[in-house]
Amino acid sequence: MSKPSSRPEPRISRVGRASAQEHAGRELIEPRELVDAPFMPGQSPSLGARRALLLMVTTAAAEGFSDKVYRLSKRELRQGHESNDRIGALVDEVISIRFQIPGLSSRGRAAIIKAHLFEEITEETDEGNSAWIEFEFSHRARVLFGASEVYAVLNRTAVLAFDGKYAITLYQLGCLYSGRRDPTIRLTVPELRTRLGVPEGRYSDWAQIRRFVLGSAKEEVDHLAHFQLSIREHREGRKVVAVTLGFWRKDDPSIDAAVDELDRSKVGRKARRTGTVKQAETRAANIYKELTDSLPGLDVDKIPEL
DNA sequence: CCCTTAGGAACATCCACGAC
DNA sequence: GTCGTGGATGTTCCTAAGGG
Repeated sequence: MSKPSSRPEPRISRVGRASAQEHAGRELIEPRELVDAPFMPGQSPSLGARRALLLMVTTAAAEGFSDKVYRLSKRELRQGHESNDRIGALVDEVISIRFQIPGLSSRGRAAIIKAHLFEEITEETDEGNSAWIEFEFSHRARVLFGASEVYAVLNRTAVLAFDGKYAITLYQLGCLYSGRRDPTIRLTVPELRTRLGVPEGRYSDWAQIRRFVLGSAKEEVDHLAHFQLSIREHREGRKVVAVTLGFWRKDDPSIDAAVDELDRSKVGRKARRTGTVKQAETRAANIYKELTDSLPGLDVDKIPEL
């Protein structure tokens, strides 16, 4: 890694521990194994819990997930909110997070490993700014994440800027995949649901997932991240059975625009985002008009969609 | 700590497409 | 044609999150 610049560097680091220390402060890091781990069935942590988890993981990653008690001040954890009134609920949520990964049993057979992320979380009852929470990762988490060689590097400001829990999770995936030669990942719809932590029974049909999960998350990610999200649907008949997500690195001016947006106030961000969308729609409408005006015989409906 | 509000979630309706 | 399935879109209600 060279000197820090105003623009984010490529998001992959192969030197986990050193990198964690180097990036401490402006960036958050997360071991690949955790980014890639699907949520357990029924688990769908809130936006606040997902952010808190990242802060906690970064803290431990800086020390290679060694066996010790880590701590964060409540002030850091509450993420700008001027009171500690929701820290208790946040801790409840975070400590219940579990993960599952493929692995081996003690006699070497293929197995699914399910484990708690945290051994223990201690919350000081003091309400002042100096109060902290202490946390220990579970043995399984330490062994797995401590051995990780690939870390996703996330922009701390971006993580704190996202408004949607699915956006933040897609951003994590994107930070891991966007630096790869093939920055795409194909997931069946059920896989997509567990990856993003969509609760079972919610968003029963694809239209709802696209609208409330992918659609709104894509808007946010495209606006704030250093990569652009593409979504390709795969159908069997009319039914959408799988999607290919692509995390394409933006060109430099677009990355600068995203970084600039992170520097601006959160207030009005959505308006700026939808404003951009409106401009794009106007442009698309103009192109459409030019096309149909200049080629009167053209049947636009016969042109396949890109 | 409390108030406000954006947006999440549920529900309803309509539309498109394919099988028959 | 009609029937069933799946997708698109609009409406309403409520809650979580942000801000004073």
